[in-house]
Amino acid sequence: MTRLVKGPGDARLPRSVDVARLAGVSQKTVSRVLNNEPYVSAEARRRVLAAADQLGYRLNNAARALASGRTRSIGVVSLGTALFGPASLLIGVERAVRDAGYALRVVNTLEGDARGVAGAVESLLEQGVDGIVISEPIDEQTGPVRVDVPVLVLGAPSSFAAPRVVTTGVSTELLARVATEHLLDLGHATVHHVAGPQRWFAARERLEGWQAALRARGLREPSVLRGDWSAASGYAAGRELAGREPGGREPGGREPGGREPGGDAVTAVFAANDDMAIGVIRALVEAGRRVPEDVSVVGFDDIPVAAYVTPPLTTVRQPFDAVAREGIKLLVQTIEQPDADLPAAAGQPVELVVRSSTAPPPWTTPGPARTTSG
Amino acid sequence: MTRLVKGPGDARLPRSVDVARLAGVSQKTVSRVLNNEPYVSAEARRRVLAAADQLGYRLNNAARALASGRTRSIGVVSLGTALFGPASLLIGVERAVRDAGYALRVVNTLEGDARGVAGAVESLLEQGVDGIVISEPIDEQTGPVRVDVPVLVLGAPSSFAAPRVVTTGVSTELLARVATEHLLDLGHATVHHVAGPQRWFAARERLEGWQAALRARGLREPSVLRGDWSAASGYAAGRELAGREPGGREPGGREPGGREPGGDAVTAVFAANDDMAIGVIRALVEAGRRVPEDVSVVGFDDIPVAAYVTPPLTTVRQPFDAVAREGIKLLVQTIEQPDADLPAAAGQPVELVVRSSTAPPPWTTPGPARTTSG
DNA sequence: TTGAAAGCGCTAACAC
DNA sequence: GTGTTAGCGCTTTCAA
Repeated sequence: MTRLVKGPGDARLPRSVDVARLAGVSQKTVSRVLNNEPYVSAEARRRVLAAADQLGYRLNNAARALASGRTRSIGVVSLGTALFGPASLLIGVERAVRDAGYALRVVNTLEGDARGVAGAVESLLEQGVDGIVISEPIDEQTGPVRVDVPVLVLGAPSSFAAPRVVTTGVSTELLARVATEHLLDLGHATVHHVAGPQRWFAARERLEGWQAALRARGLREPSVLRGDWSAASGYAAGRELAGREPGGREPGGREPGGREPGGDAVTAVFAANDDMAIGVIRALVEAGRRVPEDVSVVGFDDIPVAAYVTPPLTTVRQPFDAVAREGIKLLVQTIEQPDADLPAAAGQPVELVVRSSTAPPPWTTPGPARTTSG
Repeated sequence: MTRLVKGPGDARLPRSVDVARLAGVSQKTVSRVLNNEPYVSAEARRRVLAAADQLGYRLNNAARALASGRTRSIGVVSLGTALFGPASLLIGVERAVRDAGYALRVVNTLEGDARGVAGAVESLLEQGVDGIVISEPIDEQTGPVRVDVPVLVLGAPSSFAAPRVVTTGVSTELLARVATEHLLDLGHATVHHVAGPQRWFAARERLEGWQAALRARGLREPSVLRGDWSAASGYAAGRELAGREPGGREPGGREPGGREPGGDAVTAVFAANDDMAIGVIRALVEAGRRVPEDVSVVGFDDIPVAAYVTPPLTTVRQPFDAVAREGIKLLVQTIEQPDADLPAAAGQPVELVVRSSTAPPPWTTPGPARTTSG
């Protein structure tokens, strides 16, 4: 266990002058050493470091920020949710920020929060940050916010209007298209979509990717089912999908086994995240549909349990860490070289993880279930 | 979408003197208004607020911190993991900190991080915080850290040695005992445990709770299986448990159906988190064991998909939000009233969520699966 | 290579 | 109720 020991009672914490005195140099030299500035003799540097160590000196960041006008911290506006995606992104951001030599301030905006993102940004600005990260932006109407620092928006359209704004993120639209195409390639006549809340860009992009994949093959779009990322909402959607099935509780359903391509049978579902996919599967199974023999289901995110649920989930993995790292790199560059052109974001790799929740539709000869498990 | 607009070009940001000038009062009066101090006339207050608004004035936090010696921020040392527990706790902490009028600084310690918690605490202290939260402490050996601010340790033994340290958290030991007792009450002869990494207090406490429940009934402890919180490690443990089974691949296994209380049959498993429980179930099912008919499994955490996996998982829910709120309340109290005695932590409610992954053991007459789903 | 002096924008202590 | 005066502990500028 980390041992925490109390400081020297009420005695004031040492300041840089104290270090200077002990080292026999000026206060300015201490400052130079601590900031790794040039023009300090090796001897002076050594003495300063020794003195600082002996005194247990810690630089006062407030004073430094006041004098320099830079806080060396970056603020992140995050959604207050333990959802795998946002949580993973936040971890990536923290690490990237720290590696860049900055500290991290966090403000969550809970959904439905009155002041929302605008309020969060205001509060970060007041706390003092050199740059702001907006993670997983969502729609909301608020007044304009005056921002005087660079802003990084992770996973937003580049249309995000603001001064000195950079964006990164994978094209989740591409990812969604890959997921949908995987199902079409297996021979499914069409693919149903269980969407996330449309206030989220992430949800809209996935919807668009699904639409694009269908259109590219000249297929009509089945009506979209709306979820809220939760397994419960996926379950509700799954019940509705099961109702549309032959063999389901819908009156006038055809006989099981009599399905054909082009019919109304639901044989393939793309859910906008894994939690909803798991809910969908649960509902289908309860309705007597087998996954993947009767219905294939693809999720999104590759949550830690995805490979171990029944059946192991075919899903799409996002490179959260790479996205965060790339984004912070751009942001820091924009902070430290305000005059340079806004750097362009590089593309991030995409990964479809095929497990056992997808298979050819029931009217084709079933092959063995493919597994690329993790 | 939140609209971000650029500030007034290169013009210096307004300071409180500018507000004072515009409002026709002294700078100190501006300070009083902004800090909600008494002894300001309603008229002066109104004028100051109007002027501040007109100028788009934002308080400079660095200057305030330097002058007052207080930063109004709290730092949290968190594990860099998207695991449901730590992530949920962090969200609770952020919200509680903000509600208390403080800002949040976050530093993650990734497992295996050389500088670990000690380094994280150092860096927070340097950034400037009025208090520190250590979330989900883990063991590690590092030198002592000098800390001059109150510390809150969430989910640690109160033996955590430090000056002005407060702790809260549910007794997860109690929760683990409840989970184990649930299985014993169903008639299982004993309960096996898939433990988390023993560097984590959370994992050790759950282990101890399990042990306590068994001892209280005079039962011997089956050997513990060690996991790392991941579903993959749960899966490995599940395979091993399946191997211990009659009907498993262990040579000399008795006939299925010939099991009796007191035999070596594995009929009940308590996993230290839900991810591992899901992995265990997957392994058992693959080995031909039915859950819950042959083997009951209890998880821990109640992750969002727990109610929707197959079978819906019986698990234990921790009140993360209440724990965080309670802890921050104590911490803030300790910060703001340094002389008062350390306040005591109140207990938090405990909840066993019974779903369908648990049932009486196979040698009893099976009743219908109970469900208290969520 | 080093140091002295002058703030950074606010709060604290005290007068009025 | 309100204003005045000193700093808080650094970085910046400029001189040595």
